[in-house]
Amino acid sequence: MSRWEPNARGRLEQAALELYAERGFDDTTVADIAERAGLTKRTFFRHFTDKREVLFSGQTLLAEAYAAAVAAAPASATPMDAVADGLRAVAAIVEDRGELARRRQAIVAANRELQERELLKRAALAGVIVDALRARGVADPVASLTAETAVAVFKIAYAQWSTTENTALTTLIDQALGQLSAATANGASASGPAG
Amino acid sequence: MSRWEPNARGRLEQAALELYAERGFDDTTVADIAERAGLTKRTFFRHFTDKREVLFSGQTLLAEAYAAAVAAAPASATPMDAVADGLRAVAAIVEDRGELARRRQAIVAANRELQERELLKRAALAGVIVDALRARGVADPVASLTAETAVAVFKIAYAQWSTTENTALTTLIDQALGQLSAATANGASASGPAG
DNA sequence: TGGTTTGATGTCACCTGGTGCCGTCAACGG
DNA sequence: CCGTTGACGGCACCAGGTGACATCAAACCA
Repeated sequence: MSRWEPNARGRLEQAALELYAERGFDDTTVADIAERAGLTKRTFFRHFTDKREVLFSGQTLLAEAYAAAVAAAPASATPMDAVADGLRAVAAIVEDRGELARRRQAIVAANRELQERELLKRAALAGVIVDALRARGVADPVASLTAETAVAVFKIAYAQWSTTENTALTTLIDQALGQLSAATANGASASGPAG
Repeated sequence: MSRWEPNARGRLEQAALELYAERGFDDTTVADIAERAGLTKRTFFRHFTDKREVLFSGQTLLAEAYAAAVAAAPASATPMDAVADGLRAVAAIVEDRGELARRRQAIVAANRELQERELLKRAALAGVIVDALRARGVADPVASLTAETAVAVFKIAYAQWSTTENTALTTLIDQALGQLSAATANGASASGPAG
């Protein structure tokens, strides 16, 4: 018999998710989480760098899936097309874990520090996308610009999906992409002020 | 004669900027900052909500300038054009405070927590832009999308400006806008995957 | 078989960010 | 002349986060 129950990390994630939902992020201490998981505060910090990170461990997975999809896009695809493929790949994963994603989202939406961390994760995702685009031969600043835009599209589609029902995330992403194209195609001349 | 030296807040900002630059953010305690400013830790936290915020008090100003510029754009301007005007307005302010902006930027670039806070400020700016666009009658999700894109453009142009010399921020912004237009106009069809 | 090493956890002490509460005292206002 | 206000100091306290050392099952090895 093992000296400790298995999957300590998973138990911590589970306990944190429950407690953040029950009492809110601020009113939950790390000691609380560890206790519910049958562990100690010190062990919590061996698995997660801080109290927020426990909610964001899945992000790495998304970033990898994204990069893989961008890399797999045909050579003929424009940067924006390749990035759109990545968005669809990530959307598929998120929709798979639908319920979990929504619970997580509700917790994050209720707390400013968590939103801050989410932004950092989003920026990291943008960084991964930039790398994937560069690997396709896309130069800066187009690579950065495309990556940032893609992340923005995802954010907006995801926000819609989180708060509404019955619409697939992939559909919302495609809609947002279309609207982005329309918004930028005829406006934003680079020649000078609008007025 | 006054009981205390004037401009406590400004002295704290100055002391923090110096110390963060000298020793780094992590190796500077709030007590250190307060001491250099001739104040106490408790007073620091009366002026700033946390140790990071002391570097970001100017952001409010930028957001206001941005909103004003968007509101002042002619009715005939597209959302993207209006937002581009806002970008130019903000760029002008940043370039005015050029040296300070660069010092601040170097400190932020060296620390992850500060980058996180910067992202939050950027998101807040996006929120202000969305409001300004809605006030112009732009509906969601085009408003959100345009705002996020504008912020992304600013981020990229600002990053270029921070690390290079001799190119005006406004010029870089105009270039980025042009490239964005090119990147989105012909790619990113909303009809389905690229491959 | 028996000894050794490894790795995940516990325990403890400690620092610092951040807050609540109360005290102090110049300036201000009537 | 007196009460109020506002900006600051001082103090105690909690919680996040870290370093150092102890523990002990399991895995590995002679």
